[in-house]
Amino acid sequence: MVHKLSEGSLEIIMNGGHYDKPIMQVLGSKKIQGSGANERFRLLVSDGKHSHSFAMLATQLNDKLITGELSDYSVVQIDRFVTSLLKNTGKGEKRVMIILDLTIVAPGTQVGKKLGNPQTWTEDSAAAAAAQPAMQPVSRPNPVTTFNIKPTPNPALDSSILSSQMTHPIASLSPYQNKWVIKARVMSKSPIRTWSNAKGEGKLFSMDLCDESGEIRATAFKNECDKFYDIIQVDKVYYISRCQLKTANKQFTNLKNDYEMSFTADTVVAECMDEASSVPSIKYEFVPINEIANKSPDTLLDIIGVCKSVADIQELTQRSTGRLLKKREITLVDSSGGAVVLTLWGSEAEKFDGSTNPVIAAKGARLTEFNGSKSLSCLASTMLRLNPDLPEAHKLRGWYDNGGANMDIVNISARSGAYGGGSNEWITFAEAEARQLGAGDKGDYYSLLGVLTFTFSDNAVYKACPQEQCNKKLVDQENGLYRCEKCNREYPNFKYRLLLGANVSDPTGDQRITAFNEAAEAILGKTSAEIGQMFEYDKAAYSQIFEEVKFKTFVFKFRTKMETYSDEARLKTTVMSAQPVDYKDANARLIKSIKALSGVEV
DNA sequence: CCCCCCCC
Repeated sequence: MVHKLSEGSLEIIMNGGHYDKPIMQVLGSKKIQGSGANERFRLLVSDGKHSHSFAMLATQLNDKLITGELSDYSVVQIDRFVTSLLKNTGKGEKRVMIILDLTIVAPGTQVGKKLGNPQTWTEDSAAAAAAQPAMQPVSRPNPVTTFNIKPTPNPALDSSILSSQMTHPIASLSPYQNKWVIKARVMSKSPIRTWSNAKGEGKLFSMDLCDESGEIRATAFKNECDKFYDIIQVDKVYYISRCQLKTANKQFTNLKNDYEMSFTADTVVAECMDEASSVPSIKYEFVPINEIANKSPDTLLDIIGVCKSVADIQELTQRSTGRLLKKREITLVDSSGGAVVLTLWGSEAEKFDGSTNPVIAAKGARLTEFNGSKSLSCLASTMLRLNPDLPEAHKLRGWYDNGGANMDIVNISARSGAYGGGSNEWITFAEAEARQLGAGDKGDYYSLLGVLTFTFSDNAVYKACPQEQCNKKLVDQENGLYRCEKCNREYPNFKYRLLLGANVSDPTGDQRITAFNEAAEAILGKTSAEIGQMFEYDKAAYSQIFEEVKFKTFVFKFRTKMETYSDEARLKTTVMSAQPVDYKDANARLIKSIKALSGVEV
């Protein structure tokens, strides 16, 4: 099969002209910056006559490269692109082409070779061509003259320039180039926040902007905060110019951009009244709910689902500041068969109404893991939309209202349910062994009704670092001070903590277990402080505690994981919680399992 | 120049 490239199209494009849907060949690709969600790739493309390596792939097309779909020698139709003039230090200016959309006409594996004999395109070759017009057969009007308008050295950025067509794609912004105008839609805007720290104080608000090439966060501080807060409105489109670009701290945003920008005293903003529809609204990369369990904790995810259930508001006290917090957990489902809990905070929690089972889209929700189950939590920066006008949302609505509501779902946020989806099912040690729980990398969680057959009272209580999050065992300096190796400092005080080793048996087997502070307190029925006092002043009472608890029955929740100690692999099983038996519940479980085993109604 | 984002 012969593939025809759009010979000469590159020259037109690189001179600032337009060429409709050129066919080009990809000759190579190179990662130029970032990693993960912030990767950006440069392509070496050829139109058969020229080749050049200043084509950038818009980030939403990265997958085509990463998956290998867009391999070298692929012939592609470039459906949409924009170009941007970059002012370089020293070497004048360079135009880059940003590919926004492409269709693979023939995969590289099929083409297998370079087509034609393309010469490297340079600004010089363009100049040479312009100097020798007689050598160039002019078969069509040269669009260069109409488009290749060089920005004036010092453009007065009045509204006429702001509203001109000469806008730059967000993807092309960098700290190395400061003459630009973007035309961007405001995806979200934060409330005004004040801060006060060692470096000073102030106020700010931030907004997330997007155009078809990409997205970027912008922040307005102090004067600019006051000046622009009311002007900037979510979902509107603005021309924005003269902001300061700097490297983004990816810890705090999941926008696909290596940079973020700050408004300055020179920043110009003008609302765009026309063509607003050509600027896309929020870009999502939705993760199907059943795939959330495979993602790492503390990452930011985009998710869409139908709100299947809503819990009551809960009030709690933030441990570090004593602040009163309000939260609400809502459960989202999608057609993947998964369910996940999304936690809303503050006023978002208070005003939330899930009574109509709305579709919820969240951009940048934080994945958290607690006791082995994963859930999502909204941050201040999370963009939450109810019943958004998105294809995915309409699809979900249709699915949910036509049977999806009754579909069997696996709730990945169920507590202690890492196996088989059963949330609080009790299993036996024999079953835990048969299922090879603990063999994986991540550890497994299960519940079991068991008897405490032995407790190790030696070293069960220790003097721990008084710091809130530390808990490291202190070294007694014998001078009234205690040293924490982790904090690398000495303290006059300490707190008692428990670390209880014990054996648990059930009718099918037994297991050596470890219970840390809170779980050990639940088992021993005393606080760590009380037990510490006994250890110090009343050894008999101390020993008695550990004797009394022997042969008590508990409902345990365990986490188990195979670990290797000096070449010997053995299960490390820790107690997540230990509760006294609720016999009504225990009987119901027993009856259920008798029915299941015998097939007989009891 | 912020960057806290909570709790079981």
